Amino acid sequence: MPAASRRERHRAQTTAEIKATALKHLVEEGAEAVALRGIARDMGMAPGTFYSYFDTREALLAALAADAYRDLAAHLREARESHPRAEQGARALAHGLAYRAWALAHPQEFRLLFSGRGQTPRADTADSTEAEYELCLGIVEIAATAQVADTGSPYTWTDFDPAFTAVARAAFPALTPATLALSLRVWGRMHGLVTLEIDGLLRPQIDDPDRLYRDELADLVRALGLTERTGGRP
Amino acid sequence: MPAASRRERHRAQTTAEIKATALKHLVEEGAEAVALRGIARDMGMAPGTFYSYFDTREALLAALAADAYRDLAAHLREARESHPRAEQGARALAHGLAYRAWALAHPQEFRLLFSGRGQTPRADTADSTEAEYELCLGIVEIAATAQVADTGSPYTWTDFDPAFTAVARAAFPALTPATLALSLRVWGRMHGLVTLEIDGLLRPQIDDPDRLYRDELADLVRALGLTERTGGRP
DNA sequence: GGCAAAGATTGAACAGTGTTTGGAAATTGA
DNA sequence: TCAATTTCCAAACACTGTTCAATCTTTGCC
Repeated sequence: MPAASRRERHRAQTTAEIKATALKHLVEEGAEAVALRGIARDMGMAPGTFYSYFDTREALLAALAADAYRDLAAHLREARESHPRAEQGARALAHGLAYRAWALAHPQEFRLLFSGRGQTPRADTADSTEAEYELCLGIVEIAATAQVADTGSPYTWTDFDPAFTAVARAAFPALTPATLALSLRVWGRMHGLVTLEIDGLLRPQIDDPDRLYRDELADLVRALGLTERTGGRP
Repeated sequence: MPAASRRERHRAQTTAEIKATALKHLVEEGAEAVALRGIARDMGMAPGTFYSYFDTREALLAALAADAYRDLAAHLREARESHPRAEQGARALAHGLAYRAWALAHPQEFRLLFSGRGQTPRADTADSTEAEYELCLGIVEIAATAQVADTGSPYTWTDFDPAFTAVARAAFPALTPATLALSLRVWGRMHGLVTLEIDGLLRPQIDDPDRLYRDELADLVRALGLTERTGGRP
């Protein structure tokens, strides 16, 4: 492969700088404060120059969201893999705790990913969906090892998005539609308390959401039939 | 009480008209499309006139949010009370289903209530917190009648907001800190899947979130020890 | 090296936005 | 009727995202 030309390198560098200053504004003042002109001002460039690098402000936010998605997925995978594959309860617990920990450490990015993204039908960047899939696959792994009786409704592969099921079945050959549905429910259960807390609806009423979330996670792991032997009982 | 003066009536009417057109813009195009000047244009008034009725745009959105909160709380209460007090499983199920149904019927209002409201420390209007309390109390009622062994962590009244616990204990004298914590967990469990769906993160992967949510609710009711006898088994 | 083509950058402009302000008009209580 | 309070308008200010023609800079090629 030929080395990138001078212009391409400069372009990549400027793109990175735009994303970096935009990210700074994002984490400090929220998504609404990510202003084109503010970024241009910080970088000492004319406002119009921005459009040589991103089609629109929304595209920049989508790029930031894709990065955040990747970062979150990496953190969750890291948390799971900090326990051996045999101890699935501990892996599930670590995943759940890492989900909240990342959200608390990056509240604005968490909001960018999960709040208000629904009205615009979400820019389907290739690597955006890729990161989204990896995040889902993490929960699929948890659900796949769960020991639960089939829960009520029967599911078929046709109930799910073909592209997603293809990726999921490739990663977990023994997967069934029921456990795929279960994985989405597990995600929802982890997401609920975390998003309530991030959106400020838990804190006013309870002082320590940490214990609340830990209780919920413990109940979840128990309900999934995953004995959590985090301690040293042999 | 003296009848409202002519001016007061006119003021109330104009305030209502502002809120009405703002609500129209909200449900049709989302919260970001609620523009002062657009409202003024629709009503045929100068932009500055708006500030005789609301201090700021944010105050208008807060008022809209308070109304939405009241509407949601009313719907949930109505759903619960459609079943006799003895059948707590059915009441819990109805509450959960109504939560999602309202969100699907009013997605923009749901987003206004629960998304992005966290960064600004929320305008604490008196009736806003009142409606918020009523919503919480509905879940407290569910948790209060649950038949579950105490879940792990011990809780004290000091773990919660005094104002909130006062209202909750007034409504349910036999309440314990543990069940108050449980009620927040129940809320989180209902909220998770619903907010994921509203934010468009469920739909791309599963076709019918309805069944998924029903399964989750059934599992929740079962876990709470509330036998759901919705059918006609005598 | 010189040169046309492509790309990056500029600064001004356009159409929006929320908000402030001074003064005119209207409504009020006395 | 009169003064005081409140509503309303029009214009302005300081922003925002986006577009556009005109420059300056780099690139590939002869």
